Amino acid sequence: HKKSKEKERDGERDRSEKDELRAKVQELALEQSRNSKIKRSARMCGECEACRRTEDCGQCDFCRDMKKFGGPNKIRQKCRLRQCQVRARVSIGGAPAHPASRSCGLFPRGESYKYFPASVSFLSPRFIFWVIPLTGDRKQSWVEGSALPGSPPVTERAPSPPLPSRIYEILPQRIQQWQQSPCVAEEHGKKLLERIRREQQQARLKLQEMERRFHELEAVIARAKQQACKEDEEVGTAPSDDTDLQIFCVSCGHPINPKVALRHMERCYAKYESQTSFGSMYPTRIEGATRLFCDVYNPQSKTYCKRLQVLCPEHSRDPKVSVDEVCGCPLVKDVFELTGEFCRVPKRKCNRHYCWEKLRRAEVDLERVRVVRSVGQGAPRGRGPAVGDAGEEGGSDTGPGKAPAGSGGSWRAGPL
DNA sequence: CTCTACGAACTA
DNA sequence: TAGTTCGTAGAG
Repeated sequence: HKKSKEKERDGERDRSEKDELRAKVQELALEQSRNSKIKRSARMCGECEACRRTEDCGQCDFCRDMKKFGGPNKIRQKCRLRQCQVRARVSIGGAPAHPASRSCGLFPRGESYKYFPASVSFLSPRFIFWVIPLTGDRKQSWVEGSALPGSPPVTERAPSPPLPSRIYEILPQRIQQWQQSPCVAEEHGKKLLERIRREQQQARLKLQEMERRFHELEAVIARAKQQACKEDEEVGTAPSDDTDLQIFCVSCGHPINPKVALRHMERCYAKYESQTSFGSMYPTRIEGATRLFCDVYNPQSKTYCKRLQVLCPEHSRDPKVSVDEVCGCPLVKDVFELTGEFCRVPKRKCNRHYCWEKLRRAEVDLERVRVVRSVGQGAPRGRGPAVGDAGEEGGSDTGPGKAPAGSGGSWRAGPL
């Protein structure tokens, strides 16, 4: 009984051992059959996607060379999609792999350098990340892949990570480096921009100041108009009255009576000036500036007048002076110092302050134009606002220098 | 250095 | 024996 029990136990053990052995054999056979499907070789790891692939793509250059795809059979290489990714880079016994099968690891085989010339490496730091890994890897793969004389042949080496992971590995670091390195041009640009903004701010302040002066002048003129005429007041004479010099008109060149010199020259100038046009193709657009350029449109020449509005004899006439109107020019002592009094000679009779409002306004407006120009809101080019091109955007003007002889294209807005 | 072309080994 | 594909020479 005992013996039979032992026999049974032995039999069970045998059976389990046999089962185990059988399973192992089966497994081995399975693996063998699996291995027999995909053969390993110097060029095939037998495990990658390319190795498992059994059909040619029929579209790559190597396939198109094949006779079965109607090719001339000159290149005689395996379909690109079937070239092993792992072993393509490995060489045996110092013999490098087929150039068409070598890969730098960053670009697809056969498309390595021709589209990415190494010359870009020194163009800019921004491009380096394209090139450094490429060059470095290429050298590395060549050295490691080739067996040196006397050393055992290299049979295999760890494959480089595939393209996407290499880019993810390299790119963030490079981008960080790039972001950390200061850009010289950017720094210069920032400084320049700061300077320009400062200058603009100063110019804006000055423009505000000029606008204030503009309104001040208008207030003075308005106050002056309220003065009562004094008939007994001495009729003003021209400033040159007290000299023996003979006066010649700057416009016509004729000798003129000093008493009416200002009156004559103003009218003479207006006569010549109105014969000429100074225009631009564009109207003036200046923020916050009241009454600056004439800007009357001439449909014939399709231009806008670019004289100061207050000085444009072509498009505006001096207002008719009524009999009871007072001159009203603020009187000064020692040339500049205001006395607080006004000239109370009837406007029609005053020779000393002829057109004083117009010239004062022109003086202020001229200063405003200069400020506007420095702010950069449409800058008139040329000698002055009367001949320039305020607010122009790329258009051509009729140009300076068209003033008649004698007038010299001058614009009188000097101190009174 | 890349690419093309081709001899030749290998395989079915 | 035809088809496949590896390794290399040589042109550019």
